[in-house]
Amino acid sequence: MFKDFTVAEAEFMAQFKKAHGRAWAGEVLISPDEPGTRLFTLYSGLAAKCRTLPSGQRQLLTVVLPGDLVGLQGLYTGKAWYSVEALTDVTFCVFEPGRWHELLAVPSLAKRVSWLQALEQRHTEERLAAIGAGDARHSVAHFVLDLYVRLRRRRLYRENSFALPLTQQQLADAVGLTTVHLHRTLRGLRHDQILSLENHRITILDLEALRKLAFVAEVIEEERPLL
Amino acid sequence: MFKDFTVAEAEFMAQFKKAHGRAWAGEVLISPDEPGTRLFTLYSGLAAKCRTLPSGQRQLLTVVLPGDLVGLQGLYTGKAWYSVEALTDVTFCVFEPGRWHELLAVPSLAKRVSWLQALEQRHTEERLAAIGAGDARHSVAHFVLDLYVRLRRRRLYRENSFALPLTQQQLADAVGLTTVHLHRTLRGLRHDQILSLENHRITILDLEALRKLAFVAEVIEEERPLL
DNA sequence: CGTCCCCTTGAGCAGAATCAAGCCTAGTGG
DNA sequence: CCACTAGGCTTGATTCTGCTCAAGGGGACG
Repeated sequence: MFKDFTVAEAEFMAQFKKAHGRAWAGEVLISPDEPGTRLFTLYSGLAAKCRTLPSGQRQLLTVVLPGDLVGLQGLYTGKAWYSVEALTDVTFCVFEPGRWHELLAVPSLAKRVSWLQALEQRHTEERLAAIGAGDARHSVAHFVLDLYVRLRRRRLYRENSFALPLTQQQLADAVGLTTVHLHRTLRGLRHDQILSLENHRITILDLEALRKLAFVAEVIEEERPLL
Repeated sequence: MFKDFTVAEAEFMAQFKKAHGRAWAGEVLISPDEPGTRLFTLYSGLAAKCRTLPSGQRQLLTVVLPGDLVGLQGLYTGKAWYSVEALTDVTFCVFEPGRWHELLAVPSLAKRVSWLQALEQRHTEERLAAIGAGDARHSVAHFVLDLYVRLRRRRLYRENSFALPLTQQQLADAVGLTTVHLHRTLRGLRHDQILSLENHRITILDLEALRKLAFVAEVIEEERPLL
């Protein structure tokens, strides 16, 4: 993952890094309540980025995968409006927020950051389109395919199957459905031999059909910079 | 808008700027078809950033306001996956994409860019939550309030009323409804004395009620950097 | 004056939410 | 080791939100 860093970049990143973190499944890593600004990159494990509305409703914004940078918005706005919690046991690399401006002063790193942000932006907009313009099947299909593609980029999948450490409640929050209807949608997808979910493991039965359903033209995860 | 630029920054921006653009209402500024990478900041007028799905469905991602930077994602991925079209007559400031790395080499400008991106990300995530977790009323309320707050930041509103140069079709695409149901939702909001839409002009009748409905904790548009 | 596009309204239907109950598994304590 | 419990999954019945189809009205423009 570091292989495309130059020596100077690697050197800077090494000293920018503050500590190595570790947390158990279920632990909250970032919360809108506590004002502390945290900035880190996930190393291993999965985390969920959620927005909780005053009504108690939750919307899962994204599943954070290894290599993703988390906490940047909080750094600029001073306060997070979302929460991040570990879905599995996780390890992560904590940065020093106070020295952020130093990092941006290194042009090649600044480019990486901006690039990363552009990719994240695109990702969120795709989700928005999937949820806003499609029905339940589309939304679920898009969620699964997106995760599959992102995991594949990181070589974290096994054939056409991958672990999805979410309860159906959390999954429902991600796609904007109730658990009941989500379950029925999944049953439908299973029945049509498109994908199945068992024991917190997704198996893609028909990738082509899934692609069509999810209308993700090509969820291209071309490059991914930064540690 | 330039007032917070230092002399050096202003100087750089001046030569980074390539041309002054102008387009009529309805013109397409960026399209996923034509490969040309464009980068510009809107000066005046309004534009819509849309994602068109293979099915023909459209999702309006955001309404681009003066001061917003457009085309950054296309710069990194080489190809836009969205389209941007002028809602009114617009003027904009075109940049030279080839010299983007030079801009990022100026630390203070790099910070502005990253900051701007972080704000945009937040904005999109709020929309996602509003559409995913809420019903039609919530989604509409959020859209209107969000626009109101953003316009106010730029001093582009008049009391509790502002122009909304969208057809009901486009508005429906923005909030993820059909025109028919959007219309009924608007009628409901009108009936409850919350907001009204007439002649492409939104009037907010009860800001407090709207706030509650939209559950936008505080759509804080604190600072906005960059030209 | 006619046409086109957009807004408006109604009737009927379908997808998704709610309510409610039973089941299965893992964890707990006797 | 086994009953007990709790949380999550599964399913059915019912309700309602939002979609589809369809038709009429009004303003802008040729």
